[in-house]
Amino acid sequence: MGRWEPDARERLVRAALDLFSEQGYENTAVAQIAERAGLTKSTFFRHFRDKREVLFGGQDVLADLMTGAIAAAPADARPLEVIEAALVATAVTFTDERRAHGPQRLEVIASNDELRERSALKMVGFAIAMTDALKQRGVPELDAAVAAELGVLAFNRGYERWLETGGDFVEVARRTLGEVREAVASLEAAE
Amino acid sequence: MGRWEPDARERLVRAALDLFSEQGYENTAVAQIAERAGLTKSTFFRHFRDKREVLFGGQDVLADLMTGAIAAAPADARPLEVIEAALVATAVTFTDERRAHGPQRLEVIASNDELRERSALKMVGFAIAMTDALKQRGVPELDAAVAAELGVLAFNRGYERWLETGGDFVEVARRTLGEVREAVASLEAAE
DNA sequence: CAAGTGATGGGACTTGGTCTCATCAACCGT
DNA sequence: ACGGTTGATGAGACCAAGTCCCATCACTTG
Repeated sequence: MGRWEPDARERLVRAALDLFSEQGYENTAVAQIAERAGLTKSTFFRHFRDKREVLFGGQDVLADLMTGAIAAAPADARPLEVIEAALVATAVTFTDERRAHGPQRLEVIASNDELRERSALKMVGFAIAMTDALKQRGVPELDAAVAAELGVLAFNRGYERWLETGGDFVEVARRTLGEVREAVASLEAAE
Repeated sequence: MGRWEPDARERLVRAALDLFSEQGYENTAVAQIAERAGLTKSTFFRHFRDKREVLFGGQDVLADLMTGAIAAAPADARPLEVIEAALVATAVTFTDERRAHGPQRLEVIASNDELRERSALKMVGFAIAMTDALKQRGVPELDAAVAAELGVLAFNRGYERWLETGGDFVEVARRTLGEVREAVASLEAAE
């Protein structure tokens, strides 16, 4: 096995995902992941900040897509319409290939506290990114924070639903955010 | 220094907080914290699950207070009124002593990713706890999730404000949640 | 063909975290 | 007063995560 096999990063992700599924996250050593990928521990840490991150690659791209869409939204769009644009903008990353590993990945994350921790931080990162991007548009601080938080909620639920049902993520995200908005309205509706 | 000095746990917290402030979280070894507290590494890990947890003790109590208050709220209370009761119920833990270390603690947490990660997970824990407690009351799943998320947002902002201004946490929490509700309303208001 | 570049291998090292066993103070019943 | 029990601690071995530094090798470029 030569040194220059391509796609080292993807091989590491696959090996990690499979090993985590087979024997659990804690029972899998980084050296073992690297070995299955035909690499070494050193190389693993060159590609990923830490053991957790192998399951969260590409999330920075998502935040960039969100903030980009928020900045690019029409000037007269209301906050939750801007949020919708942000969610829609992430759709390009929701490929069939991603959907294939999705459930396995979610299951692994759910099974371990360290991973749920990292996941939670990623979501907070999304919320902060969207809040800042909304503030940039002149949306009041608290309004921005509330809208961003609702957006993250819709994003998560939309993602799970998309994994279950498939189809176009744009549709799923729009529908999910719509339901969140309805829920918000029902909270403040009279008895 | 005898074995039975009291308050081992509190001494560890203090030592950790001070050392983290003095030299940073990453540059402080658990052994060093234990040493300053007149204890050993073994004892540290007997009191705290891991190095991070020394800054998050007592958060389980908060979740219990929240869920208890939600379960005990009047049957005809609307979701966000129930959430208000949950936040108010946590006020008993917001003592002067807690307020004294608060800013130092927040600063340390903000300075390190591992700690922000743990903090994020705690907040998710609150959200899940409140969501479940609301569902228990018959609140629809999504409504419960939205209300809980808004509750966590208000809780965080209220906590920060309470650290700045002091006073009764009950007042601060009520006011902050009220502002969040106004922000929600303004999001759906016509242009 | 020689020099350079970039990804990899390898191994030493620190530290978080687990585990096991010994120790010792306080308590309790007789 | 005495011996046994309990519970918190100390001590040290041990494993894995993560860092660092340097050697190595494939591929590229002049």
